Amino acid sequence: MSKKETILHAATRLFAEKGFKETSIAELSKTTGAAEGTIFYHFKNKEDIFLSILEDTRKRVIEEFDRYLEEGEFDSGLNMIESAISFYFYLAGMMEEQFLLLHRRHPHELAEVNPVCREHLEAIYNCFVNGFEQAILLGQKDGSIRTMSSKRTALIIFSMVDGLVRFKTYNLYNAGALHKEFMELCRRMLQKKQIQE
Amino acid sequence: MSKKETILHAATRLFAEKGFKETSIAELSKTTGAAEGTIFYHFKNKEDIFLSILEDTRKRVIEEFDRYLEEGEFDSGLNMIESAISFYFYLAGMMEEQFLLLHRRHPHELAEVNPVCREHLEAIYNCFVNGFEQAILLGQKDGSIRTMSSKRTALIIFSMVDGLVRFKTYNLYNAGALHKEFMELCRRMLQKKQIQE
DNA sequence: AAAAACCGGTTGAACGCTCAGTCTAAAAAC
DNA sequence: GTTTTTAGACTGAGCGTTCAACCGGTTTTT
Repeated sequence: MSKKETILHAATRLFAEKGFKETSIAELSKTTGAAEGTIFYHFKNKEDIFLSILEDTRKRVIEEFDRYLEEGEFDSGLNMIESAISFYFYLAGMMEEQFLLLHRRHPHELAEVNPVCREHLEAIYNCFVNGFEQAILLGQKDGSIRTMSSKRTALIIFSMVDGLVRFKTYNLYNAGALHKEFMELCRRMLQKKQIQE
Repeated sequence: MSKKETILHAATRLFAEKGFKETSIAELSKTTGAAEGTIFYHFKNKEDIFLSILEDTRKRVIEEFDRYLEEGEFDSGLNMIESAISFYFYLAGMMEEQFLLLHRRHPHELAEVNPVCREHLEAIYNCFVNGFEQAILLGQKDGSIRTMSSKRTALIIFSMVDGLVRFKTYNLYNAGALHKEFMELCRRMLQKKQIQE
């Protein structure tokens, strides 16, 4: 692994766990073994490191999502959105540090003044929201999902799923054990044919 | 309003909008008109200001929630949880700055090392989660809500509702218009008698 | 009644420290 | 021989916190 990559990896972890402002270049230098000068040789400033991380995250998320779409076999739209939700949970576990970073306020605040940052964030979020929407549209076509605004429902689903992941990272409660129930509740609110009890 | 209250109000806004670390005492001094020394006369340090805000927030949330419970009339558990969710949205609007603050990572990180902070946070969250759970239990008794783990469902509902509020504050999408659909989806996933379509 | 002591609140300059970023000259890696 | 990396000294700004002094009003002493 090149020195630049080493710096990027360590920065991802530090920014995710401690925050952007709370991580100093001196600390980044110490944990990577790279001199401070080396860091500024590869990146023009601290913010540039952050944007590079975001760019990598974006690439990785889209890459993983595309692979998921290729590999997956879905027998209905409802089935597809369920697996899309599961995939989100899976990815949040696989890319824990990056998701931690995305759940911080800093990227969203930066996005308000930095178009590059904004573009990365939107690309990442759109990836999931569009994925959810496609599944809903498919489900409405094949009759597994009831009729409603696909766009708005996709947004709500996304906010729900993301809310649960966030809930888990803040771990005030043990939210890890809620996955199964959560999926069941999602199914109920989406499906057309309802089980009469 | 006393100088101490002025400081507390301004700090709430600044900590919420800019973050704890990103807000300097100098800025707090300038916006309140209080000298820096005055701030440290009333609070022993910066963290003490933060904890005071959290204490006030806790009191206010519990006070408002109690009033809501007293004033409300609910004809079923399902009806009660719907109004509890609405109440959460209402309060998030009324106490926008405090909710913004609670949605930051800082209070949760502080809670991990500071028991006082932790206690405030838990009291605030328990207030809502317990409220949701009571409604679910009532609904299961009166037959409006289907049988499932009341505790876990309450947690999921909370993470969902909170996720939507958070989504709104980050405003990547226009999440304000999702309230109606969100309520409809919640009803569907909770209710016992289902509409056959 | 005048003077002195006392009080909570307030002031802003000053202190010690950390930080992002710069710079240099030399060494190592390719 | 060009690119990358090193160690560290340095700058200038910003930070939280401290502190002696000050203010206006009340109480105590003379």
